Amino acid sequence: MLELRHLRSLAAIAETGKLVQAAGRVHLTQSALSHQMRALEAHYGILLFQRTGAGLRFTPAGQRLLQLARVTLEAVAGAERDLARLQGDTRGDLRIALECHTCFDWLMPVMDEFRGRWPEVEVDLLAGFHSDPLELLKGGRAELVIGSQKPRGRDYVALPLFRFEILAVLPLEHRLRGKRRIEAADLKGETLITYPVPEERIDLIRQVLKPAGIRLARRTSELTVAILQLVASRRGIAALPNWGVRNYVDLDYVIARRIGARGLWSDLHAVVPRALAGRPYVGEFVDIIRSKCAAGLPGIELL
Amino acid sequence: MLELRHLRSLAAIAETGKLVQAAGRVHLTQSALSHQMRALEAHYGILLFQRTGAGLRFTPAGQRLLQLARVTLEAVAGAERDLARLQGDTRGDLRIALECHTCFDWLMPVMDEFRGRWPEVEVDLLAGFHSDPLELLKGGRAELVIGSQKPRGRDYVALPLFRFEILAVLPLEHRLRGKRRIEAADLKGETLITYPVPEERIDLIRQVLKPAGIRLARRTSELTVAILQLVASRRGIAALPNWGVRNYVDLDYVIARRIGARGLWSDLHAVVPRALAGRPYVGEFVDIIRSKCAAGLPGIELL
DNA sequence: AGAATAACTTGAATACTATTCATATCGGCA
DNA sequence: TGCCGATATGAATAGTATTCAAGTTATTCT
Repeated sequence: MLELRHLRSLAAIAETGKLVQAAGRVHLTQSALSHQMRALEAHYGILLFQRTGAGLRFTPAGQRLLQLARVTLEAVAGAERDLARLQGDTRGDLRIALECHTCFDWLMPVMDEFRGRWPEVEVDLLAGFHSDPLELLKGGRAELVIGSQKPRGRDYVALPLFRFEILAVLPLEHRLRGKRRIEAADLKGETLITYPVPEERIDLIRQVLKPAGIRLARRTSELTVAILQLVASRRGIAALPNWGVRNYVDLDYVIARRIGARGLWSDLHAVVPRALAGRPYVGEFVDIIRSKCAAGLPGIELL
Repeated sequence: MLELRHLRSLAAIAETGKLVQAAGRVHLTQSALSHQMRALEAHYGILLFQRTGAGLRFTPAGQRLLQLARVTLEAVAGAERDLARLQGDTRGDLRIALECHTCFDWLMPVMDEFRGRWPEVEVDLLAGFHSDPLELLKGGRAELVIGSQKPRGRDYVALPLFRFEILAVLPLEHRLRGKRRIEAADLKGETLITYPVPEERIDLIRQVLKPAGIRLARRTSELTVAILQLVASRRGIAALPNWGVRNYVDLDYVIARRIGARGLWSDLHAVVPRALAGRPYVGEFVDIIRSKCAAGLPGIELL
């Protein structure tokens, strides 16, 4: 008999297109999902998917069940929010500080969605950048910090968001354009254009250049577009998240290359005071980030 | 984690108000439901019911989940209908014959609901009454017969509907008005007003009078109101289903009394050709009868 | 063409947890 | 006080969802 579990799986399969990835999202193995979907198909006596070499494609019947899954899971989520409200006071503030400049790109739609679901929560984005955003938490000036730093003590918890790849951004006719991978040594003599943050907060420097004993000239800018402009006009190179440069690469404005053999990756977390971590709206804020980013940002990997 | 099973239970509890009865509807024990609901309450950390000596009353949180249950289960049913349509042709005819005259009272709303859900199925009610409605099935002139007769062979299946009580209906000042129970012997000398059907199809005669060796004068009428009119004007007595007389009793038009110590009960079935029993719309027609009657007819018992 | 990769499928073993059974408890009523 | 009609509870059970370990199939790379 149909259960919500089936609908949750269905929705995950629709998002990822693949059983392996969907399995991760619903905390099951790929095999479990395969069994589950086959059982559904047997139950209704109808095929829900076309199995291709590259994942599953929904049949019309599958799409109909998927539609059910969407409306149903949304209804369930709505009811659970209401239960949380009935269960206790859910009002509160959520002042957000960003450690990574590029996160602006996806944060606005997340906040919009969140405000719709939790109108009684005051969400705010702290203006400006801060050398150590975790300090804002301790000082009680923010409730949530998005970044790759993990908090030290037991007073704060880091809720995992996603992992993204940082790419080297080069002007179109750059001497390194022929290489598929950029190594630290390749960059000798270049000027590095970054956001205005300390060296130790720049992954390329901390994880790649410093270990190789290479120091580059630096130039800073607050805005992602400005950095890209500087790169395009040959004032230097940059290292930016995959999703932040994709559009400009597609427009042939700059080129992007993987850094090192495996690529340079960074993990993003949402850090909140332990006392707030249990609040239902905090969990849901994180959920919204994860689902919106998984759907909208290419080449990321949910943690 | 919330599952549809919980919502199904919730809906059943709402309909019956009691765990024991709800348990029957979802094919579980009372204990299972108790555990299930306690688990839900623990999961959400909120009470869903006020437990009273006479069943469960929904708290606001319970009502919110119940509302979720209603919309969700309806959405699921809708999706499953669509799957049935995708799975195969669901068109067909459903010509209905009634063995019991009083069933008219509840059949119309059932048919309306059914037409809304299965517009591609042609439902019709066979006009007139038939001495042996099961013959209509065999002759291919009907697809579904509602009555208390069970079919003999393997070619037809009887889908259980509900059990109802047949009450003795007497005029207001009748000599038996003082008795709480009417026994066969009490009726000696009365005139029995019935629908125009053979003796062996009248439960009061077959199950009560005949075994006691009592024969009464008979008078017949096609319409329930007409029978009640005759009773009220002292032309005789009748035996009619609980729900058919309730209104008239409440209006002090006639009085109704239990027949025998345990009451006289009759079981209603929907009989269909075995070939049709698997059709999704047939099952749903039966479901609609059961749920609408359970909700609307007082004092019946689902089979 | 052959090997490697990246998917999904399958059947048996396992682990989990929902359900039952049997009994306790509660509240109202005579 | 005792009984009736309810629900609650704890331990045992049964049922079934999930995992594990191969097995298949299609596609891509060399």
